[in-house]
Amino acid sequence: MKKVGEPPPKTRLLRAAAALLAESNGEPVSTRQITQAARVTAPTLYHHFGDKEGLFDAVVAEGFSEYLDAERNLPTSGQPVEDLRMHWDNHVQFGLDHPHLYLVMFGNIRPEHRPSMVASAEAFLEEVLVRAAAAARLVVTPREAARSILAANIGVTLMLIAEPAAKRNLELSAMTREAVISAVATDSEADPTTDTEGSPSVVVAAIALNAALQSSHPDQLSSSELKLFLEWLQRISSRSGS
Amino acid sequence: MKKVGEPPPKTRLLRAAAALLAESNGEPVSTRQITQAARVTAPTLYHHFGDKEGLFDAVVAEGFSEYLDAERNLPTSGQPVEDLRMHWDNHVQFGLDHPHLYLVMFGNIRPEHRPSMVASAEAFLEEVLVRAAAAARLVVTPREAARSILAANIGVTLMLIAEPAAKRNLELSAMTREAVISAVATDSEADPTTDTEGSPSVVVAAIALNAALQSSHPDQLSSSELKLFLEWLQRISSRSGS
DNA sequence: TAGCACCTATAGCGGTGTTATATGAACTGA
DNA sequence: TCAGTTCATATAACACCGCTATAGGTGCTA
Repeated sequence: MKKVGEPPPKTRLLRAAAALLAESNGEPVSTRQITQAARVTAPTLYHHFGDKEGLFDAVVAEGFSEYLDAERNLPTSGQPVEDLRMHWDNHVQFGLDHPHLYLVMFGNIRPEHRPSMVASAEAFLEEVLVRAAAAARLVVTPREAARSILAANIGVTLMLIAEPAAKRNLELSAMTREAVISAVATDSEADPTTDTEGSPSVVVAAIALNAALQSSHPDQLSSSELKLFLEWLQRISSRSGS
Repeated sequence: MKKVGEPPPKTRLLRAAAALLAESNGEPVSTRQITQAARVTAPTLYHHFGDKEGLFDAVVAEGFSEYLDAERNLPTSGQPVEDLRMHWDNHVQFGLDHPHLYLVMFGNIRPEHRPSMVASAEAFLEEVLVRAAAAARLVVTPREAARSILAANIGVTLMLIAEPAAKRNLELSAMTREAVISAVATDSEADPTTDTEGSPSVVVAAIALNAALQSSHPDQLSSSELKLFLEWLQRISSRSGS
């Protein structure tokens, strides 16, 4: 007869591994510790996960999806740049809450091995940035912006994890956050290319581009292409309403 | 009789460990491999380094002093902010040259354990920034600036190491570098929205227009025209050409 | 020569990741 | 009902790992 409240060995292994990894301060955790804590013998571990590394990967993947869920469930403020700040802070907080997990997730990324999850974190951030771009707040490609922001976010979080919890200065995070955000997006007001509302002014942006093209001609377009391009730009710019 | 050109066992151990760590792609290296490669038996390792970790720490410390020496020997351009860029690039390059060493040095920093060396890297960067402050280019404390720059620098380098060498996009580095530097220092000549080359705000305007067009499609252009227009816009935005 | 640090080697201990093999449980089809 | 199959777990052992108690050179000083 089996207790009904008892999770199956597979999840018991996962939880035991996660708990032991979180407790033992970065020192290696043996499979024997894990199987003993899960009240299971060695072969069941290898039956379910194939490998010690397989088990650890599963733990990391679980932590990662926890992180992504948390990110996705953050409320949206309606102001894309403000959302960006929130996601940055959430990332840092996650790292400080699960330092060992975070070190494995972002500090140990070996080529060809782990970056698939990092890529999904990048992709999510890119979504947020696409919304910012739609509000004409972006100054570079959303993809480039996402990579840059994520890189800085990881660096800051690693640095904060590295120093003793008592002495942690979160201003490092805020400062770097503003630095990298302001280089990537123009904050709400004082921007000539945006309307008062969220709906950006295509006309203003077109005019700005038109003006910029007068002084420097890009060589990505042939002269004939450029001619037609400018004509269309002119047409867009001459539109009256918003 | 002993060969004279032969280094003593201690340095043989150090070199063998460094070489094996660099070769074997992040997978653990056993003491037996090391001692065999150094043509030495186990106890001499423990006599000289006390511990496997002691040996690895010595390797890391050596790599670290190599890094710091390289940083210190960089020429100074006389322009503090330009020096800052040079040190940033040198940091990234070091990470790409010694990826595994770098991962141990900056990706695995466990509290209470390794940050003494990170602290010295931070201190050196602070020196550079003090010179910038003396030139009245700084906007925040040199210490805060150093921490912020170093954090972003580490994050970018880790991210570049993580992706396959072929696909590495160094623009991520340049972009983040300018972001964090411009938030910390006022630069006389350079502008964060411009490349190292010369392509000015055309790109910015193109990206803004691109973003604006995502939410509202103008009716002055037919759908086929719009398609081509967007394609060109994309080409201009990607600034690869010049 | 004796004595004395220093450095290195022999041989082995306990622990680790892993697996060949076997046992049990649950479900299937006849 | 029961043989057959599949899945899940256990027993016991292997080869390797980090590490060390002990002992043996080696070169120096006296």
